[in-house]
Amino acid sequence: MSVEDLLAGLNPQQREAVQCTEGPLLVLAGAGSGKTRVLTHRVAWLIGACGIAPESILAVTFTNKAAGEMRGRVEKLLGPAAREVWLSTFHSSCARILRRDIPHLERRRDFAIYDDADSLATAKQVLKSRNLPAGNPEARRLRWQIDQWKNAGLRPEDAAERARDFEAEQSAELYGGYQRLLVRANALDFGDLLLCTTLLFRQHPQVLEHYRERWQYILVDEYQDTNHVQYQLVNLLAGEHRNLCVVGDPDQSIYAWRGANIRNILHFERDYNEARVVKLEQNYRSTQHILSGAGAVVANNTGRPDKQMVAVRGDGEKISLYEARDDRDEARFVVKRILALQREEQRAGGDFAVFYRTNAQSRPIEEELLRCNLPYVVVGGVRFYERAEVKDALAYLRLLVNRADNQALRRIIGRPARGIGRASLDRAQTLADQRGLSLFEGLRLLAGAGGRSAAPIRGFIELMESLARDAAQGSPADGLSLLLDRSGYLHALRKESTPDAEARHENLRELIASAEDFAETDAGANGADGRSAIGRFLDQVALVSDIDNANLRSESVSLMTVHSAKGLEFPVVFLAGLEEDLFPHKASSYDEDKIAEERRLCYVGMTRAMERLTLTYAQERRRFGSHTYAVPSRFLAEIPAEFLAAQSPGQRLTHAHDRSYAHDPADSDYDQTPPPPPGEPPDAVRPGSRVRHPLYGPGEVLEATGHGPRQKLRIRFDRFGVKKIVVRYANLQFG
DNA sequence: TCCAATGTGCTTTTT
DNA sequence: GCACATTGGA
Repeated sequence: MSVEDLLAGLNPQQREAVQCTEGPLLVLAGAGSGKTRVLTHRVAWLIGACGIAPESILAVTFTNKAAGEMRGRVEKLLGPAAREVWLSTFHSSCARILRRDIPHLERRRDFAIYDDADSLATAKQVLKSRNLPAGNPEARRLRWQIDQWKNAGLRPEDAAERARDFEAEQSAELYGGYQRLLVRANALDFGDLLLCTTLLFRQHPQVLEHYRERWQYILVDEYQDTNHVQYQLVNLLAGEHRNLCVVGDPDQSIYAWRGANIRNILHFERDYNEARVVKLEQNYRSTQHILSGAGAVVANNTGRPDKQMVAVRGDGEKISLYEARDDRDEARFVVKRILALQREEQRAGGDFAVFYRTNAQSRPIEEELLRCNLPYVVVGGVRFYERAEVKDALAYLRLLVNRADNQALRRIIGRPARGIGRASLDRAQTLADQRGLSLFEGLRLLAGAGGRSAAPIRGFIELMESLARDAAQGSPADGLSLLLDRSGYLHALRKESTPDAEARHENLRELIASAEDFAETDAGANGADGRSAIGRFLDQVALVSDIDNANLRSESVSLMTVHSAKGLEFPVVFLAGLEEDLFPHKASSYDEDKIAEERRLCYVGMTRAMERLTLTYAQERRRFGSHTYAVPSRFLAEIPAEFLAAQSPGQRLTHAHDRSYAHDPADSDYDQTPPPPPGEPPDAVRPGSRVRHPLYGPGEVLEATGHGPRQKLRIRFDRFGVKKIVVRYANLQFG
């Protein structure tokens, strides 16, 4: 492939982002602007045109899917040389670094990686050991706090130092206890992977130097979602040579609640004052109406760099809006629309996606899809690797490679039941605590002391030792089969002989199959770390649990939360449940920053749509079992009417009389043809005058500030209560 | 140690 | 309304 080919099909801004290889570069890549294209071509350009060695390039993404996609596309451009590029997620990069260099921090290389459930269980253990309430809420709160600290780059002693009140002091102390438990279990949680790597770099400059020399060019994707440790990590690595390219879109920052700091991208030019900035403002995905509608929503946020996204695909259809009577009516409408579009436009099921704010909303839509025999996939929800039986099998495997893995041991000791109960476990834990040993060693001591539980414990220890002899060095798939058999797990499952047990058995077979798949791609891959195949399999499972987005392109309609939709695109998108307290979510409604994030989330959802976008909301919705009345989301009012299609009577599912209790027929904008274009707004609207809003209907102006189109009004709507409205966006009718 | 009955509390969740 | 976790009894 020639050097010119590496630039083929790129627009001038994209070319600039690809060719500007030296020094810091910020690429502000709006939704659908070809961000992945730029990243992959940039990597290819560095290697193919600048002669940079592939192994000198580090490219980090947030998801394995993004990393895999990038790798595939770079390989397509360059061939096998692309394999030498270090291209992975933040977390797996850190895991790989630590597998090599964590001994500098006095820790062992063969650490286990704890998932959320393990961390939560550990948090409970700390609370219990301090005789504090150790229920779910308390443990989750502690977990969250520890996570925040880790994301901020703080160790327990740092947290303690900053504590200003008793509660913070106590939490910091608990953080320390939690950390000691992790060390004793020879385990790292997700946050540790990042935090330990930054500590490693700070405390051991020669290690940092090694990686700095190795990675002369660094690329970071989704920079708007980086948290503080990730920010530190990137700066440590790139601070010297400053060949750092970050790509992102401040308007798509939707993970602040998990510690992401939008200021990392907003302040990039301050951090690297010689930085070049390239804005990608051509959108190749959506039509202009969709783009402008979404842009108008997010424009209500303050403190964002302005950008003007332009669609290369033309205006397209306007955004549709549907007011449903309740959540079931909403589901019926969505499914009916899908069926109609399949018929009229010969669309495949895979062209459609339904997004919602919360997972609970999928249910009525699923029911309706089921009723109409439309195949669908729910993305997210209960993940494969989180199924109890899959976690059980993996816990056996974990205990096999790391005897100190206390959470794994606690999980499987009673599965199947083998006569070792709470009492024995508590005694073993006490013995272990006294001597600073692992729970496994505690059990060994307890068995040695005789007593009723000695025999079953000995049996369990022998089981683990026999498995260690016969399975630990083999393939992960063989190991799984053997341990499921010898532990009696399969036997117990078969004995149940319920459909549910059969399903669990099936999941275990699937797990073994995935272990076999792993072995095929694993051969020779990073084998230098001296770990067993099982150890590598467990890493992959812990860090790559984002399994099969494979079905997305099939015949099935996709259902997912707006968060999961990030990075995806679909020809036809439905965004459901646009109601106050749902989207924006109630928990966000008291905080402007949180509302701003909800707004960005809405922007992300809308900009996934390529050709058609439909927004729906319900007047009434079942929540937590009871009915609640809903008010349309403020985000709907933020979309200028010029981008919205009026509802045509033909699209109605419910009859007018079904809804008459809520709508005065005289002011129904939805059942009738579109209202005549509004007259020019008067120069200044006075309090007391009557207005009509396309969404909220008639109302009375209470208060007015400013002049002309920029004027802000406070209006009491006859049906929806008091709202603040900006005249320019509201498409009000006066008079 | 196990089971059933009762209680509770519910956003999002790249890794 | 439902999933779960904890509790109390056998």
